[in-house]
Amino acid sequence: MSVTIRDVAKKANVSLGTVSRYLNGYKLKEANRIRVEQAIRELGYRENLIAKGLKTNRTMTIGVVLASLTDFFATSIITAAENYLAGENYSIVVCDFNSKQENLDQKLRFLKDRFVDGLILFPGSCASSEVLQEYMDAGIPIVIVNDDMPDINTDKVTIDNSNASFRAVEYLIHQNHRDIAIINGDQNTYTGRERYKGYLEALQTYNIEPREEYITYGYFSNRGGYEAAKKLISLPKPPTAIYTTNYYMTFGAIIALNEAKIKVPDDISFIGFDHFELSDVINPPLTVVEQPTDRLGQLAAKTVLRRVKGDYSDFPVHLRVNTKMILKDSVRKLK
Amino acid sequence: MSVTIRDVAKKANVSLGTVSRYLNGYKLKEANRIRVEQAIRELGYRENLIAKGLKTNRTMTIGVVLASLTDFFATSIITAAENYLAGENYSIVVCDFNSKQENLDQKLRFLKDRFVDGLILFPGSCASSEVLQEYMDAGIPIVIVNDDMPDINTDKVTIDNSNASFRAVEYLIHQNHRDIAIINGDQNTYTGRERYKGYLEALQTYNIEPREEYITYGYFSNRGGYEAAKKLISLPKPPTAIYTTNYYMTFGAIIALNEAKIKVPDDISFIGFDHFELSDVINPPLTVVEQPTDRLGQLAAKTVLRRVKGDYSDFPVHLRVNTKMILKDSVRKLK
DNA sequence: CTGAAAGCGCTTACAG
DNA sequence: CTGAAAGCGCTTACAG
Repeated sequence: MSVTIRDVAKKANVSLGTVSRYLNGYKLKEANRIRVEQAIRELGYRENLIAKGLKTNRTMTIGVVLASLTDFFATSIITAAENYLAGENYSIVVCDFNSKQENLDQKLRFLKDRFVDGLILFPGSCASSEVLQEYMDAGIPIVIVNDDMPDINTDKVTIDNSNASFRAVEYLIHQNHRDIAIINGDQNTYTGRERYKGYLEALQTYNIEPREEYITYGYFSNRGGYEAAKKLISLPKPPTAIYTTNYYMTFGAIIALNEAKIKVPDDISFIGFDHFELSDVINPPLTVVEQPTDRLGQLAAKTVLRRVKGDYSDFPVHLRVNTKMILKDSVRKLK
Repeated sequence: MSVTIRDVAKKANVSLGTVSRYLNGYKLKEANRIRVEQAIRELGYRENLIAKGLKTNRTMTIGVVLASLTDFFATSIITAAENYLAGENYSIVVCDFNSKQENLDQKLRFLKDRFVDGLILFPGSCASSEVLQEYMDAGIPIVIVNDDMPDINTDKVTIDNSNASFRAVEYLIHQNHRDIAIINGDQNTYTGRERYKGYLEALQTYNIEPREEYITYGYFSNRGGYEAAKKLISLPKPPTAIYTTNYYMTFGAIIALNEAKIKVPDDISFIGFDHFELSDVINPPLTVVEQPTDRLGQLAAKTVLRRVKGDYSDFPVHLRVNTKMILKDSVRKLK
């Protein structure tokens, strides 16, 4: 329908192989180059990636698979990945598997049938899939974001989950808190377990006995964070500080505290997780652990592209990006 | 690399045209059909959509372009669209243009170069793009979600924006409220203007003079909603009810009320916009206008696919989906 | 209903 | 450095 390499060749008086070579960065004789460039310009030629893909087995496409497209954290990362990839002329094909294992398998196959050149996977609470092995066998690189999936030997990009918790709790300890509660995520997930682990390690390092009633579970949801915080503040001996381990639970917990008219940090100190617009709207602004979503997204994209291009030098690599604590006013120093 | 139609043909002892026809739903002689089916099964043949696309000019791909991938409302809709499309064997290629006009143009061109079969566009506050005309000229259908874009003659899917506001405000009026404030979105956007319009119309219909100080702007953001609510409650004569016009402003406003220890609905009544998990966590649960994101997503997907398949019978159509009010406990009936 | 053949828009050894 | 040609995996008139 539109203008092809053949039209360009004719106009430039060269063979279509020559045009193709020009397009792929080979050197042409000066005179030819000029004529080809001119023909391309005059005809408004645009490459047909589909046709190219048929020969090269490249679709210039990266699959992105995640549990839920409405997850703020994941979409923040995907935004950064998409931008990086678009700059490299790769597009992303996105599939949401609604946190269901059978959907995950199906969507992975769906993408494989579309010949994605690589895969960025947010497994969430889902286990590995046999389809992933098919990817590996087919030489399609996979980068897993924020999960471990021990049974699949591939690249991973995560934050320093356990260390992030360690440092947040340590900070509270340095402010002389001893009664520190945690609102945990789902322990079926890697991040849930790791963030809990860092909490325990910090307490242990400072010789603080963990108290069972301070260890609560909000399952990474708003409602869960809300319920957990309510439970904590109604304890006979409530904690002096609460540490929440993701965005959604942070806001659920804050709403619970607000409702109960518990003042932060006067009555209770608070460290949240993830730094987004709302963190600064809340009064007082929250001290939080910030995840570098931009870097995570870029790293995931860069890594998958390196593999696509055949660079397996450091395979498999686990890239662990440090979180940053943003100190605001939600933690009080105890005497 | 993998098994092709040719392998199947050889195994089934038919020509590859026959296999192709079988794959495309043509009738074969019984005996041939059986042998082809068996060969496909035994070889584990899978269609090569790329090769197919080269001939048919179909990529089985729908472009999705939006201002921000972290927008909860948009991603809720996209989730529904993606699921519907995947069921029809279409995948979505997603581009985020970060609310910047120049990025919009670029991403639209990017997708066009990838031969998307159709486009679902969330323009946000961005104006039309000349690239859209190129889509139209190329016969690539466009469905615009929640915007009008008067200068581009294509299908649109929106909610009943102004009517949604009308009914929310009417409800407050029926509860004997007269001093009703609105926290408006960005008036550069279609939804912002429409939702404001419905507010004014409701007041007018019930002969209530709008009061300038009750008309505030939160620009669709958390922080904006927070600031606007703070302003409203510090008015010499605060409103008896507040109506917010999107999700983010709703939560910003609630946080402001909580902080100021203003009780909902005792001190002030409240109607929010969008029904998501947090709406029920908040105490009291909020009365809200719920947008049918699932239906919007499905409708957008169905409409674009109908066009892709050549059904332009009702073109251009503006599908307006009704919102539903969810009555909870955040509105008090005045005497 | 089916086979043989041309062709979709490219890439890439091969030979010069 | 370049042309001619084969081929990537399909579809689809054409003729039978």
